[in-house]
Amino acid sequence: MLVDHDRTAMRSLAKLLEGEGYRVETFVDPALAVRSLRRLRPDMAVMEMRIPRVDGLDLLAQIRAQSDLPVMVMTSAADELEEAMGLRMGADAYVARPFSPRVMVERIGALVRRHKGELARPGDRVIETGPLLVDPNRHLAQWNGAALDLSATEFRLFTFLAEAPGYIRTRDQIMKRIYGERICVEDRTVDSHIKRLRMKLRALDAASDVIETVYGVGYRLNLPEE
Amino acid sequence: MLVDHDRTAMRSLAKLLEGEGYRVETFVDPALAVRSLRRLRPDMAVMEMRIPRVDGLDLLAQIRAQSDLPVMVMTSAADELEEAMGLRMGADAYVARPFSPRVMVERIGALVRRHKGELARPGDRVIETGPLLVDPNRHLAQWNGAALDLSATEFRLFTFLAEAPGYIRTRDQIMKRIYGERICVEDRTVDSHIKRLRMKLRALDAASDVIETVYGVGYRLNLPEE
DNA sequence: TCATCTCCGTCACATGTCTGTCATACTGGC
DNA sequence: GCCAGTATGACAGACATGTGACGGAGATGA
Repeated sequence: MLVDHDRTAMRSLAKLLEGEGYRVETFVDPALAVRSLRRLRPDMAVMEMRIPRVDGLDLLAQIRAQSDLPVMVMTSAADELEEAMGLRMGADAYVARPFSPRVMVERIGALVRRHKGELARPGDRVIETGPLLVDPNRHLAQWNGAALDLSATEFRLFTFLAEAPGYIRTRDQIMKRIYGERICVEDRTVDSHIKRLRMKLRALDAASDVIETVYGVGYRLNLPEE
Repeated sequence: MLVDHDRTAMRSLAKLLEGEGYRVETFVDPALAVRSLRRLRPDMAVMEMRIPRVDGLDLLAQIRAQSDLPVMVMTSAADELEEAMGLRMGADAYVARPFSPRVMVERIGALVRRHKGELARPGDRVIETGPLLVDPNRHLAQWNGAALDLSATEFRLFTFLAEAPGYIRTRDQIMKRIYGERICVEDRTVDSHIKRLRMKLRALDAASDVIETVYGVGYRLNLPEE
């Protein structure tokens, strides 16, 4: 997640990061960025301090309130950097302009890796997007507030799909996730679990296309349009 | 595989990598490098942008046409880096000189590891150029914001063309990309898929010349002038 | 220990989609 | 005008997926 009021600069940084394989969402409005946190579930945030000071601090505080997302703060001059750090705003990294793209990308990569490493198990994260709620710690899955009664395997499958709504998961990826590297079942087994998941979803809700089949590729969880 | 017209610089980088345990082949001539791809089957390629610009782009396009080899592009100055990335050449990483040897080795290692781990997926790079959006991770293809409903094969073909708009892809290259080295279909099959792609594109948009036929050579995806 | 239950992987069948090929018509180059 | 290359529509076989059923494995509880 990028937040900067200078669209041009932000766009070029976004391009840079996308070239590195990151998915980037850009925001000019800090308030909108905060509201989008839940939906997007970014791996980290990079924010520019030039956005009106109060908003900048506010944004950081709000991000911190909602998650332990790594935050990098960019400032437009070295002296501002000192100031920002002096404020102990609680960011994880500070960078002063001008910065070299290479250094920037590297530091971002380091932050994300470190954070993901600390997460250890990706499944421990609570997923809360749109009508969806998945909490692996409590083995709790909800759709539109109604609980889904899932078996262990179904839950893992559902979690895996829910982690990245809109993104395709192939049968191979699903099996690797459920059974680990040593897979000892056929890929058609996945179909069976998908069937049971769909059945349980259907019992709750009319929307039957929550889990979409992408012919010849795999499955994908779709959230309703907002 | 290293491609650079500066023998001295290349030799020193090669030494560095060899010291890390890599096997390195160096090339001054991009054309020769391309021809050697099959024989050498490298794990990745590092190319210098200072080689005559057109050759550089061509080299990258040709490498991409033959394989999903990770490619790192080096540039001699930071501003060239911006330019190279702006071109969205389709490389997997960009590095500006001067770079620290340690960083270089690290990034190369990361690229190779990532690629080996994810050979299954043809590529997770998001392509976003003009009216075009292709995201293999989501099996999502859009033209002017409208979604294209493509089958698996069509999607692969479209992605291949979209990776290098304006560049010609021969039937052979297309088939290699779609079916891998073991091709078991006639080249006329490509025509069929092109036909279906065009049909679906036509259904969205009047511009029917998006996929252009280059008589006697192959196909090319054209983006509208900006 | 035993009965019971849930869960899970597999199978067979039905259904629908995709895809390679062919024959035919068309087009560009010479 | 001729030829090679290309576009197109049709088609059948291959293939992927949905679905209901079944039996074994393992858990649970008495």
